[in-house]
Amino acid sequence: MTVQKIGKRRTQQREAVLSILQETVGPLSINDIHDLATEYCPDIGIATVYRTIKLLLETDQVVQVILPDGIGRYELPDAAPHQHFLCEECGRAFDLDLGKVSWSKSSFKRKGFRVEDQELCLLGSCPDCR
Amino acid sequence: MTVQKIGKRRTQQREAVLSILQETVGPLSINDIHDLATEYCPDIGIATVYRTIKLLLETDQVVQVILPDGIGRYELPDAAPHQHFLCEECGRAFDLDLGKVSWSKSSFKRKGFRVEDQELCLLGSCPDCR
DNA sequence: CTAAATGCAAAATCTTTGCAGCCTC
DNA sequence: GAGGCTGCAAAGATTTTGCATTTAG
Repeated sequence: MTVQKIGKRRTQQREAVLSILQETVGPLSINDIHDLATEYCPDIGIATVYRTIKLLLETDQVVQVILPDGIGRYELPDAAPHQHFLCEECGRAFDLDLGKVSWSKSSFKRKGFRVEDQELCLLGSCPDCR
Repeated sequence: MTVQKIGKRRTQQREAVLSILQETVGPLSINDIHDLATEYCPDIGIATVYRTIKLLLETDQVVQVILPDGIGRYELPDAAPHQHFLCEECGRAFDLDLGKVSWSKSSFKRKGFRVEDQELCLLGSCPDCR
């Protein structure tokens, strides 16, 4: 595992947040991270989670994902572009790799939009909720 | 124009919100709606906008859209499924019709996800910002 | 007139910030 | 030790709610 640099000091709280992000597949909300971190650091405060995530975002060690439920979630940057699945029943988010997503470029490109990125999210029920 | 039913009474404020949604192409935030509504009803309060939108959502007269910037926006229900474009410079959202969006179903369907909907948002610069 | 709807301000959330004490280095 | 980091609590920001007043029907 790569030695991560978070801020200037290595603390239990930051180790916990980073471990959780590394061990989990799929994006996690601040509350998810805080709940999980509590098992490593029982007294970790939510403010520390916010601060740690902000720090990780600023140093590009974490990526923010906002899915159609409006909840901000965080995951490690992934080399491959990917998509997400949001379970409308339990609210959990999953990473997907759908390969190339294609659509008809013709209908709007001429109107002067410059596309730099795209986000695709599928919604429905996850395996556990079916 | 169809006669809309909002709650039990037809008020200037509700007429204003509905007119704005009808006259605008693309989804609008609560603040957008409030700012625009002020021109019809100078004293309309933001709480009334929240309440009116909530009422319209509950009666399926309006649809909520949350794009990757996390801001909730509202638009009239559209018969045709469509996508959105979010300008990363000015923050405005636009409706798009990209026709059929396709991706490789094979990679996750067998794992037990049931897909009921999908949201595609393109990001970049709008014609005004280029 | 009656009661639904509004505006205001207070309450409820969620996120950020200030600060005294703790803990890395 | 010095100063970065933390937890707590206060401050902001956003959305919802309670209530007296206004207003549609």
